[in-house]
Amino acid sequence: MNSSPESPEHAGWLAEARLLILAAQREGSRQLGASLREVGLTTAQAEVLEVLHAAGELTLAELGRRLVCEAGSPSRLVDSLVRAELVTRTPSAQDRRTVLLALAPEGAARLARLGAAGAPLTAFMAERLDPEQARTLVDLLGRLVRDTPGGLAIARRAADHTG
Amino acid sequence: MNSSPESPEHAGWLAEARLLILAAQREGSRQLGASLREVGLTTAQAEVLEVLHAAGELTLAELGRRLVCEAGSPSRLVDSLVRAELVTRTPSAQDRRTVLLALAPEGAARLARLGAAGAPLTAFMAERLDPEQARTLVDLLGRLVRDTPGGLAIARRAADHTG
DNA sequence: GTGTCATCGATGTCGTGTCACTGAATATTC
DNA sequence: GAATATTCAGTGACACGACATCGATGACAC
Repeated sequence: MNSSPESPEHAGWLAEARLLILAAQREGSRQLGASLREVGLTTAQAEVLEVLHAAGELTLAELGRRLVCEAGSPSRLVDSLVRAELVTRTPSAQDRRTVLLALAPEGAARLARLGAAGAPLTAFMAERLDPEQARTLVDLLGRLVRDTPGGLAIARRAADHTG
Repeated sequence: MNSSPESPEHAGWLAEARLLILAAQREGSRQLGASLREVGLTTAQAEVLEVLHAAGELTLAELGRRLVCEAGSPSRLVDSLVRAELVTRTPSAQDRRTVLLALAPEGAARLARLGAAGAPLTAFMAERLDPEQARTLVDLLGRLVRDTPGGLAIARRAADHTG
């Protein structure tokens, strides 16, 4: 199946990489979560607002395919944003199975404060990785998640910006 | 505060790195979780068993300082393992605030099956990262989490093996 | 058209993960 | 040694995150 000889060192580094990925995700989530708490949002909620801002109107399933934070359909996550009046949810006329999600005015206003909330984490990362290291990290992680749900979600979001 | 000029490209790569770290963590967790389900364990439970195997007897707080998966004191996580009779929990005589945790015989037996459960994810990663890339990734992520709770946890676990 | 299948959004369930807090036990300071 | 501070394990509360399932709706083959 796999061509490589699978040296013990290779497996060991991969195992350590798995732990480090977990540690990095937790640390980033804690830091960003602390900043977002002052804005009244969770990291998952912030991701939804960012995606809706970049992509415009989306069905729930299309939103789900752009979210890294959740695999299934993010009904309950969106619920919390609709309840907070940051997102509007209207039934679609074309396909009565679907609902159309869009940023509410208050959601757009809240979004403006997200950039500032992300600054401390970006500064923290910038102290530890210079631009070339950041680019290398993006390349390596991109290989790791290519053609996985999360990797595809990031690709779709990139297409939202360029397209 | 920070010396770097903080170019927009740098910030952009760091933001993408954050998303990729999240995607990689989720994908790894899903794959490993699927394998572990057949063993009757969750990823967090497996991490506890591995730490207890490497470190021997630990108090709850010492265990928590070696876990990447949880920041606080993992009382409830350990509860599930004690209920499954994979871990023993006995009050300490020296310090009556603490409890001493150790692998139960069944926990050691279950641990033997964890290596096989991790193989599919390791193979998946090995297809995407060669040894040098894996080492580079470990180095970059190590910089990112140095002196954070998760990074310190990984360092303590490494010391358990060498010491 | 009709039967079959796929997709949609919602929901139930379970296991975390984080924070805040509690009461007990121990360290520390003076 | 007494007052204070710290550490420990546990718990309540809340929001995920993953999986399974459901009923409704649409797509498709024939």
